[in-house]
Amino acid sequence: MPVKPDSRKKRVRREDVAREAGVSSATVSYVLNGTKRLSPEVEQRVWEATRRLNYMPDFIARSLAGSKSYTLALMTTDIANVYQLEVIKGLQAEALKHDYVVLIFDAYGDADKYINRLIARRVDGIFVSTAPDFISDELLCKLRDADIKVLTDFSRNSFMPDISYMMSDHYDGFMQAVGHLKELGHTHIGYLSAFDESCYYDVRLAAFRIAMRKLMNETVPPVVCGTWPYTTSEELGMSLMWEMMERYPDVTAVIATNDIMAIGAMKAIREAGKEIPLDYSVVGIDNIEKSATCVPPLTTLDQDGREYGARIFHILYDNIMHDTTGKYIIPMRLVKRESTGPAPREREHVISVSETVFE
Amino acid sequence: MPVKPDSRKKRVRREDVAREAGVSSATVSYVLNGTKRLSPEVEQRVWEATRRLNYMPDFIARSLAGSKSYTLALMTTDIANVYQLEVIKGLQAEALKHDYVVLIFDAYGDADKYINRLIARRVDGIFVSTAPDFISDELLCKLRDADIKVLTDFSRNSFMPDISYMMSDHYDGFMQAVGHLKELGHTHIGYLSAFDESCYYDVRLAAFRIAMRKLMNETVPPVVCGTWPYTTSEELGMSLMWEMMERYPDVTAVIATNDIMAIGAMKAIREAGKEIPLDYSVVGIDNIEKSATCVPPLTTLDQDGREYGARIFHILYDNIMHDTTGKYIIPMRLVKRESTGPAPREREHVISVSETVFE
DNA sequence: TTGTAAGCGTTATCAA
DNA sequence: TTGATAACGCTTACAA
Repeated sequence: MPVKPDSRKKRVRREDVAREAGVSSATVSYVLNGTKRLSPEVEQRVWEATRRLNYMPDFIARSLAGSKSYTLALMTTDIANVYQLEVIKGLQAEALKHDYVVLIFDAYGDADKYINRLIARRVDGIFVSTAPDFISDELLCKLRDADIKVLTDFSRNSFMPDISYMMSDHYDGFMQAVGHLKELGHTHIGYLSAFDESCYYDVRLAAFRIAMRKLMNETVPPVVCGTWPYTTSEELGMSLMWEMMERYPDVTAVIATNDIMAIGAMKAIREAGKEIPLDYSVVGIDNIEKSATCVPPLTTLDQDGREYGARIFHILYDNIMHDTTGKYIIPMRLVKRESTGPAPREREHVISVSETVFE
Repeated sequence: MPVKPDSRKKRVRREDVAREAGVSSATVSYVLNGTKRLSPEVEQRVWEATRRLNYMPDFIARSLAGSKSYTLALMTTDIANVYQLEVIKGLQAEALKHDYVVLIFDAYGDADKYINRLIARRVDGIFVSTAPDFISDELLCKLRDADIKVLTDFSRNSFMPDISYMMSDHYDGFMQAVGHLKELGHTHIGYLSAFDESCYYDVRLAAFRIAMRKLMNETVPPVVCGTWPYTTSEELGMSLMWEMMERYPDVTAVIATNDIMAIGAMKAIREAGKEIPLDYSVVGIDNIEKSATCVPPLTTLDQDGREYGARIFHILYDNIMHDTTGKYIIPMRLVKRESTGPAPREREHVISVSETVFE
């Protein structure tokens, strides 16, 4: 008999399904979770009863009995960042597919308190995308010791035992970016960094330097930096680009910390009366949506946000299921668009003239 | 004896605290939850033991035993919208203060599935900020019937029994906005709407019409609209403003669905070679951060996002604690900035000239 | 192949 | 003022 399930206050319990199907309540569990194979006939009966009663297992009870809470957490310092938002969406979507749910936190404020909350709620895994300034390594260990799988990002480069990290292959990525510019004939390539020298966890600047040394044989390439607290914005991209143009007039191509900064840099270049890619080539990182539609479309190191988010889920999921941890390298791919082009031939000339004038 | 709490795999349980304090485990519960007052001496002992063992009650067990999950959910269609993001942050922050956690969902895709997830997880309350196109009224009732407190927004104006809604006082807000423009001498005021006439749940357009009738004695004021699916963007603001300028050359002041649209409108006005507020006055809604810093600073109907988010929490919290529902009206306040000014005197003239030319 | 029953860590009811 | 003890709804040995 199809029992009306919507009579307020009464949840359908597993036992109800068992009764409806004429089996024991454990059998229902086995069938629904696929823990044991039973006779097809019984399985059929259980599934039908489940449908008829519109039964849905209670996750809270399930969590208490089992060891998993089917809950993940993500901690970041800028939810508002478009790229992060894509990552979040990707993670969410993938999690939902697997009956997981994800708690999103702004890591500002009292991180210690959040951490305790997560432990109390027995979160299964957590992805931390913040600098150690916001969530210390110690806190990460606390999480780990509470049996929560922890996954970190390039946003901190501290490698701790039994804590997973995933890292885009920035070394390879910068090799691609610098290589691309070299092929186009650029000899003076600069980097706009959101982070300064004292930021020990930034890998991008280091990767840039390595690529420049290997490919251009240059040990002290032109770099301009932001300062603590490190945040990226078009405004910062603009001001750093202005600084770059003033301090390093030879530079004909720049790579920026991310697309947002690169878009800001392009604005500054135009404000200076220069053209892209005629006078300056610009490369970003992330491949956010806007990069394909801005003018000119931005050449960038791709790391599709949604996909990255989905990857986060799978790493954490795998870590939880198999009780392991690991180090994961994610490949990057250079997407060539119209913000990069052949190095200007005349630049050398113009520069030397003005230099002469001022000397 | 201070027991090391970080010995992997072993959670501190309430019983451990009881033993440590030399009381029964129920006593611990009473003290920690303040359910009953006990002798100060005993309370003291319990608190100390709690500290020493670094005990933290398990939320999952607590949820199973009690009726609350200490979890809220929020469903929206555009997480990426800056204003929504502020609201989310405000809600989060307030929730965290009260030991609540909030699940954030993008309502795209299979809403029905999400809803079931929320029921299975026994979420205590949910704030729904989407048009009925994405989450039907029926689904809302399903939630309600599963004993989840539901709170909706102006984003749908369907009023259902035992479902709370909160609504900014748009009628009063538009009275303020139109009144302000009237005082400045504007006689032709237009509205840029993200929603069209067929969008039955939009209250802003209706509020605009009422204010225009009451204050300006105008029954068919100039309105240009977006189309389904309704989303707001600077681009839309721009194109609607262009349309407004073409179709209604008399208009000297516009109000837009929100600040983002208003900022787009200002761009269009400048592209048309006009000045703000000399030629056009512009009013937005929301008072997002950018509105204070854009050029010129935008006059707007304030509804501080963070505060709005905090309000959402308190309504839901109150509904949960006292098992009630209600209708909540949130006041709006006009923030006067430099995007509005006296109506241009010469407009009438210029227009008639061009009209003469074309006729 | 199926059913029984012992947890999981709380809250809450009722005696003591 | 305290302390047992029965739910809460599920998972999972282990027994049948």
